[in-house]
Amino acid sequence: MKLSDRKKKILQIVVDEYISNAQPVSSKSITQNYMRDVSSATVRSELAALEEMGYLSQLHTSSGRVPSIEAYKLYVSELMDKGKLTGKELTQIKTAFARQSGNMEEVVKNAAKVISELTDYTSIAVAAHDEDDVIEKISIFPFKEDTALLLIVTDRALIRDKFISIPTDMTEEQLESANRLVNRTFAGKRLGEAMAASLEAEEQFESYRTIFDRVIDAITDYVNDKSGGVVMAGEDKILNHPEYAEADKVKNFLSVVTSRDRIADMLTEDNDIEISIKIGGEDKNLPDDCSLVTATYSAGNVKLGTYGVIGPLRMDYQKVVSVLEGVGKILEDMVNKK
Amino acid sequence: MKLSDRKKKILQIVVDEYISNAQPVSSKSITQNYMRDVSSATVRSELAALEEMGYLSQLHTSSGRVPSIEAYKLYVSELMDKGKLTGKELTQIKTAFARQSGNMEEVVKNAAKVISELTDYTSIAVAAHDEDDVIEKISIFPFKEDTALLLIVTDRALIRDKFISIPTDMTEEQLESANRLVNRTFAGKRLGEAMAASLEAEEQFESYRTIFDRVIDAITDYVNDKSGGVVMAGEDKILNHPEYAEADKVKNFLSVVTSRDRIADMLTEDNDIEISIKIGGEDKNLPDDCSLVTATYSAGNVKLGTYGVIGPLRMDYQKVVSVLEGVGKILEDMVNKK
DNA sequence: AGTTGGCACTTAGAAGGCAAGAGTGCTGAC
DNA sequence: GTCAGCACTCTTGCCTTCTAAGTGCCAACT
Repeated sequence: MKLSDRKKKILQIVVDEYISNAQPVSSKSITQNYMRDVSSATVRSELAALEEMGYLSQLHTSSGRVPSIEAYKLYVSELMDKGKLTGKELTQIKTAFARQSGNMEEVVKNAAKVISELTDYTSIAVAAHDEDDVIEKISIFPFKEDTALLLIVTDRALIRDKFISIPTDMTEEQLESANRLVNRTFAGKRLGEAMAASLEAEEQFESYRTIFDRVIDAITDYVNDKSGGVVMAGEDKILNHPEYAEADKVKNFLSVVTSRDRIADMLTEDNDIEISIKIGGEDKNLPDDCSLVTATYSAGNVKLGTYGVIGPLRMDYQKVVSVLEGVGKILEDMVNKK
Repeated sequence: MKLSDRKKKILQIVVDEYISNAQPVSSKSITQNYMRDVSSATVRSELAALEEMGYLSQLHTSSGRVPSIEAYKLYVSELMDKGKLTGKELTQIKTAFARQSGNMEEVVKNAAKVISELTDYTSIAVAAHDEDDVIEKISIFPFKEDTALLLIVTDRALIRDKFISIPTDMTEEQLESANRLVNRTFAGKRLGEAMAASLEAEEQFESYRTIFDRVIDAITDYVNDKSGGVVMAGEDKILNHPEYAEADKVKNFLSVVTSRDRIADMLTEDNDIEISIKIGGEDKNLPDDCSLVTATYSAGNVKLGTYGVIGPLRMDYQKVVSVLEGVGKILEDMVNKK
C-alpha cells in the first residue's frame, strides 16, 4: 500500500520527534508544533492508519505513538532530511586529524574518537586490511637464541610484529640470507598470493623451510584476524541515552560491543557500500534494539577502513550520516594531499 | 584503639559476608552462621562498638552493617585469608598463555582477558615501557615521496610505527646511509639516553639533521605516551555486580575506565610494588566507590608490565589477589623458560 | 564485668486505593 | 474528508497501611 504525502509527513514528524525526545508522540503535539492546519482528530486517524500498516505502535492504549523498525527503515531511506555539519563541527574533525603523525593506528583511533564525540554514540572502526594488501618488506631479526621478530610491512602501512621460533643451529649469516630470500619471494606480492605461495617456492628454501613456513603462518594469521584492528571510542556514550537507563540493557549492549569478533564481523561484512545503515535485526550480530551506521572510506582504489556508529534504534541518523560523511571527506582530502 | 580478637573476627565476618552477598550483615546472621557460641545481642554490642570506631555503618537505623572504607583497608592488610586457585583455574591461565606466539601485545591482551574472566571484574593492563628500554634496532624505510616509516625495536620487543616526513630531495642512498648512522648512534642506548643524545651527536649528522630529529621526536613521544599500551578486558563485567544496577553509576565507572590516560596514570604510578591495593579515594584517579588491585610483573630485573583489576569497593580481594599472583607466576615461568 | 532474653522502636518496602493527567477512539455534524 | 466533543483506558504520583527485618537498650543472670 502506498503512503499518501500527508502520511509520510506525519511519519517523518513522529520519527524526528521521537528521535529527539525519546517520548511517544501524541496527535496533539504534532498539530501544535508542526501541522497547525489540521486538527488533532485528523492526525489521530492518520496515526491509526499508520499503526495499522505497521509503522507505528503504542505502549498502551492511551499513550502516544512510537516508530516501529519498519518506520526507521523507511525514514532513513526516504523520509530523512539531509543533515549538514556546522563549521565548528568541521573544524573539530580537522583538528582531530591534524595532530596525528600518519601512523595508521592513530588515524583510526582519532577518527573513532571524533566520531564518537560529535555524534554522542559509541563508535567503532577497523582499518581495512585484507588479502589484497601488498607486501612491501619483510624483516626478520634475531631477538633471543631461538626467537626472531618478524615484521611485515604492507602498502597500507600496517605492521605486524610476531615472534617466530627459529632453529637454534642457525647462524646470523644464515638468518640474514633467509631474510633476503623471504623478501625476494614475498615483496610485491599480495597477502593472498603470499599465503598460497608455499608450495611453488618450496624447493628454493630447502634449508630455510622453517622460516618460510613461519612467515606464511604469520601472514595467514594476520589475514584471518579481522578483529585485531578494531578500535572503539565512547563506549560509555550509550548511557547518555534514556533507552539504556536499565543496567541489564546496558549489559546486553556492552557485551556485544566488547566482543571484537562480532564488531569486526559487522564492519567487514559489506564494505563495498559507502554508507550502510542497519536497523534492528538486519545483521545477525546486531542486537534487536540497536542500529549500526557504517561508512567505508577509500582513497582512490585503496580502501582505508570502515568506521561506524552503534547505538539505539532511536538514533539520530541524520546527524550520524553527516558526521560520517564529513569525516570521510576530510580523511580523503588528507590522504590525497600527502 | 586496639581491636580485640573477637572484634577482628566479627569485622572479618562482616566484610566476607558483605563481599559475597552485597547485603548489609545482621547480628543474627553472624551468630547463626559463624558464631553459635554467643548471642546476637552480644554481637550487636560489638557491632555498635565497631561502628563507633568507624569500621562499619548502617544505611538506616534498622538495617544491618556495611563495611566502611577503613574496614576494607584493615581487611586487606590484616584480616583477609589467603586465597588459593583451583587446579582448574590454573589450567585456564596456562592455556590462555599457551596459544600466543610471543608478541608482547598479545601477551598483555591474553593476560587481561584471563584475569577478567577469572575474577569477573574489569581488568586493565599496560606493558611496561619506559626510559630504560634499550634500543635494539631502528629501521627507516621510504614509503611515499616525502614520507618514511620509522620502526624502533627495543629489548622489550615493543615496536612503534610512526611516519616521519623526510626532505623531498633525499635519495634512497642518502636515506640508507642515514639509516645506518641512526642505528650506529642509537642502538644499544636506553631510550632516555637517546632522547638526550641530540646535542652531542649533532655535528656528525649535518646533512641528516631532519631525520635525526624525527627519530628523537618519535622516541620522546613514545616515552611520554604511557597510555598507548593500555589494554582492557571485561569492561562489561562491572554490570554483574549489584552496586552498579543504576545506569548513572555505570556511567561514572565507564567514564573512568575508558579514559586511557587515567588508567595509564594509575598503572604506572608505583610500579615497584608487587601487589598494590588501592581502595576508594586512595588514588586521585580512582572514583570513591572503586578499588584497584594491581600487580607488577618482572622477569629478572626487567619489568614486564602492570596488570590490575578495577571494581567496586566490595571486591573479592582474596580471589583477585590470588588470580593476579597466579598469573604472575605462570607469566614469569613462561618468560624464564624462553 | 560480660552476656543474654525480651521488648520497644525505627525504617524500608510492598500492596492497595484514589485522583489527576495524557492520550486515544469513536460518533455525529458540517 | 474534517473536526469538536465525549467516553474510555492506562500511567503516574501520592497517600495510607501493613509487614518484616533489624537495632538499641534494659534488667536479669552468671
